[in-house]
Amino acid sequence: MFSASARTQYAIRAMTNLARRPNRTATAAELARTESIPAKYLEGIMARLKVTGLVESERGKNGGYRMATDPANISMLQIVEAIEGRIKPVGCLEHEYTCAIVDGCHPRSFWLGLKNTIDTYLSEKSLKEVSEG
Amino acid sequence: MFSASARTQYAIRAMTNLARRPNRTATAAELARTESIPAKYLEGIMARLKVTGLVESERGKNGGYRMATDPANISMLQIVEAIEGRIKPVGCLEHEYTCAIVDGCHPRSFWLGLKNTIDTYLSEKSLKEVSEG
DNA sequence: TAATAATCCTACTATTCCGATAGGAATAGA
DNA sequence: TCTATTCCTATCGGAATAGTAGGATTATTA
Ligand code: FES
Ligand code: FES
Repeated sequence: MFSASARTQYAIRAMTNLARRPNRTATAAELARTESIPAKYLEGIMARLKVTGLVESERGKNGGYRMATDPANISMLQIVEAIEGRIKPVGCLEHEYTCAIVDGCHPRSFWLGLKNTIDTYLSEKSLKEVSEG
Repeated sequence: MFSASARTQYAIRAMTNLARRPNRTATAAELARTESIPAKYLEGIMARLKVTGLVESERGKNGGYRMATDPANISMLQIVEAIEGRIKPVGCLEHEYTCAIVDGCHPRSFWLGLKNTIDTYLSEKSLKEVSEG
């Protein structure tokens, strides 16, 4: 429970690495090598980071990825949500507004409080901080 | 990511229900019915809650489960850990002290901070609060 | 224009985990 | 002895995860 998937850990390692290369592009293969991530697997992760606008890419020779914006303006929550975008139906924690047994469910506010606590932590941490940590 | 397993949600619902029955025992079947939990599945959950000392049990006719201690003295962290006791090897978040690439891993303190944030929230919430929520 | 190096795309596999069920053994009360 | 309960072990199907394979597209460069 509350464990980060390998995919999310990889995404964060790749982003922190990229954030330390201002304005420079790095290939997926290079990021994979320096962060010990399976190269082919990372390709799919970078794709997700791109569609959410966190990174930009250049195809062809000398291509690669670069930050789309200042790491100081990217929150860790944005990265996590870029990767774990899918919403799983696990009751209290997921369905914020509607739920089958909402009326008789005492723990509901507990779950919402937990979700809020996590979201707050993640949204207050910038990629810049983490990449320098 | 950060989603609570059904097992954990069931455990918490069962515990909050039990906490509202001071000194009384309830059978697993009864808890299952009033909380819409698969009966046989709940049996296994109650077993885990027992070995960690959160509930006591009585076998045989008129048996059942009862709180082992005052709900005000049980933290939600205790319940969560009773269920999710197994430690999965997912790097930064799990291995608190030893990790393969600890030296070069910038996100490490980020992960530890997140874990600490969650643990703090859970340990400061008592079962009593949640069962009344 | 041909070779090369990169992103991008689609599909597949293998394994693990999860939620749930089945069937019964041990135990205690009536 | 009957019944109601906890307790134990085994199994199953489905979903998600981590990772691989193979190539199509695109841009640079010689
Ligand atoms: S099960 Fe829906 S709010 Fe708790
Ligand atoms: S991978 Fe181990 S501390 Fe980050």
